Amino acid sequence: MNQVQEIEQRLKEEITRAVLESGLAAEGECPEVVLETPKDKNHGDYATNMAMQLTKIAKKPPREIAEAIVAQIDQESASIASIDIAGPGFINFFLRNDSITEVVKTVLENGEAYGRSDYGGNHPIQVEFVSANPTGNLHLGHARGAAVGDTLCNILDAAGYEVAREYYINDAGNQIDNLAVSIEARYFQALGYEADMPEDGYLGEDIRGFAKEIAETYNDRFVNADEQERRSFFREYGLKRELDQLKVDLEAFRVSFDNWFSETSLYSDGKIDQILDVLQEKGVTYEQDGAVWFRSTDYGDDKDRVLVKSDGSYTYLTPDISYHQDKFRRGFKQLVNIWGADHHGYIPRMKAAVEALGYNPDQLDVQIIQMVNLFENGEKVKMSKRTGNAVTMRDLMEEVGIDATRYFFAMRSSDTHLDFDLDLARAESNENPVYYVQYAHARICSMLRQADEAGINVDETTDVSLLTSEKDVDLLKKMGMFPQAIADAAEKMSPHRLTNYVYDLAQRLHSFYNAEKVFHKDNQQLTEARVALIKAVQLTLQNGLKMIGVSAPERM
RNA sequence: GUCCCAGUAGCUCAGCUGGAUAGAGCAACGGCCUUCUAAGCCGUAGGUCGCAGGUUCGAAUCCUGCCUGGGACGCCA
Repeated sequence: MNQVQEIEQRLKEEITRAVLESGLAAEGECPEVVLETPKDKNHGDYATNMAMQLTKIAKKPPREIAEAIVAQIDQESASIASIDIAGPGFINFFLRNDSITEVVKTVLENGEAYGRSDYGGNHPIQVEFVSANPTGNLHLGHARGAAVGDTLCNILDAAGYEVAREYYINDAGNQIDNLAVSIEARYFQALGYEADMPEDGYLGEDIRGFAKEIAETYNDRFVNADEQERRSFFREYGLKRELDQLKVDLEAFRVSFDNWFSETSLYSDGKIDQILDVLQEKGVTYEQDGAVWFRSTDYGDDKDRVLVKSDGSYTYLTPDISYHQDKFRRGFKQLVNIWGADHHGYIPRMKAAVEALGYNPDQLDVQIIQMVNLFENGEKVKMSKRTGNAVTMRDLMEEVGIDATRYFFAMRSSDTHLDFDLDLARAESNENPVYYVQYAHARICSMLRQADEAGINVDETTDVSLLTSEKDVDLLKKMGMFPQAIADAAEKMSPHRLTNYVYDLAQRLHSFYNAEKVFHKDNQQLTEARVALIKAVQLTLQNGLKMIGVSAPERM
């Protein structure tokens, strides 16, 4: 438990005790204490609505109840400086300054670990994200999914979960056959033969490139080869090259996975037949029209779903059910899937499958990533200027840089459509929120270098009792919330809360910078306290930016 | 037709397990560099929180209905 949580805990206990002591409510009647941090500073560091909640039980007006509670509060034991009653019956608490400055020590003590907590209790959680078909470049939606997924994983990790990142490789369905046939057509074309691309073949440059490589390396060796043998080669070749490319791109985007899980392995390990047996034994399947169906409507789905088509092949759902069974069998109690918006209709059937397998559907959490629209000069951009094809993740990285791309994708709630403003992301100016946060960090580093040159050393034992100005306190309070902000972001699966936090902290730093001096020639004690303060802020910003996948530059 | 997401300042969005006067950024307007990085700060202006009911001490937040925009509704993946 961190500093802030301890204070809140003590305060809550104290309020509960005061309520019981004053006889306003009996044990068990007393509602749980709701502590909020008021927006308005005049309303204290914390406020509770306890008096209003008790009106019905105590049968007295809220302000009268509030007075009775306050009379019983032991200010000393709860680090309280003063208490007000305000508005309809809010009780406002003002903390003692020493309990606020304490956070500097905590941050300096914890360093890179500041922000981490045991909120997640070390529970194993698996996050599957991106999982784009290995048939071409990653596009905008994938990039958003990658940024959100990776940041979420970092947040969950910091919040005390044991996180595993996984990429599900769809290397078994029609789309891979299609990949093989597309390469085949390009291969023939590369050798000067007439060949039509399949109807929904992949038209990307990458495919053309692979075909050319094959043509150069193997010449016409596959022209007269057995079709099956030829396609099997192209298939494997294409798959390997596509996967390599995905890994390179994602790595460049600062995203890595603990496990790349192959759909094909489910077939070869016999896990798909196994899952069909399991579902059959549970009596949730039936045959109709020559197909095998999953009675998902029993579990709240709109309609039943086909598992085995009448031609004997599986639908996409079947291996996916098997895959999720496998995840649970590997020991994960909680699964998170990050899917594109076009898959949202798929959620009920997947949850139904999870439930049919005997798990709680709440153990599967599906986060939907909404569409991304690019804007430039106020107009929607669809095509890459360079290639004329749809804009890829690589285009974005080259165009606006990794820091800005990661930040922009992480900064919005993922379930809303995102308008990505290229001009803004590219701007090296105050308009750009990424630079704003990074600048705060660089500014601090500049001052820390000066402190270093002046021989000013600070650590967790530095006396920080002089940090009493309004701007000092604003920074201190915000910094103290960092572990809780991360835990909240983890609980709500909302990475954008972290970008908001970091932005807000940067804002307070800039405001502090313009209002207060760090270095005071005639006041060594204050100088040291301020250096300790900005050092703590620097660490907090650095930790936050790292989780978002954005660099924390020391100079700008 | 059914379901999901969204509708908050001119624009892009926070806030949504109910709380005090609804917040930021951009754009607009006005100030601040002989002083630790002006990629910064301070201030002004800007709102029937899509509409209508309901729940209650209190609703942007919860419930119902409707309107608008996007998406999903395959023996595709």
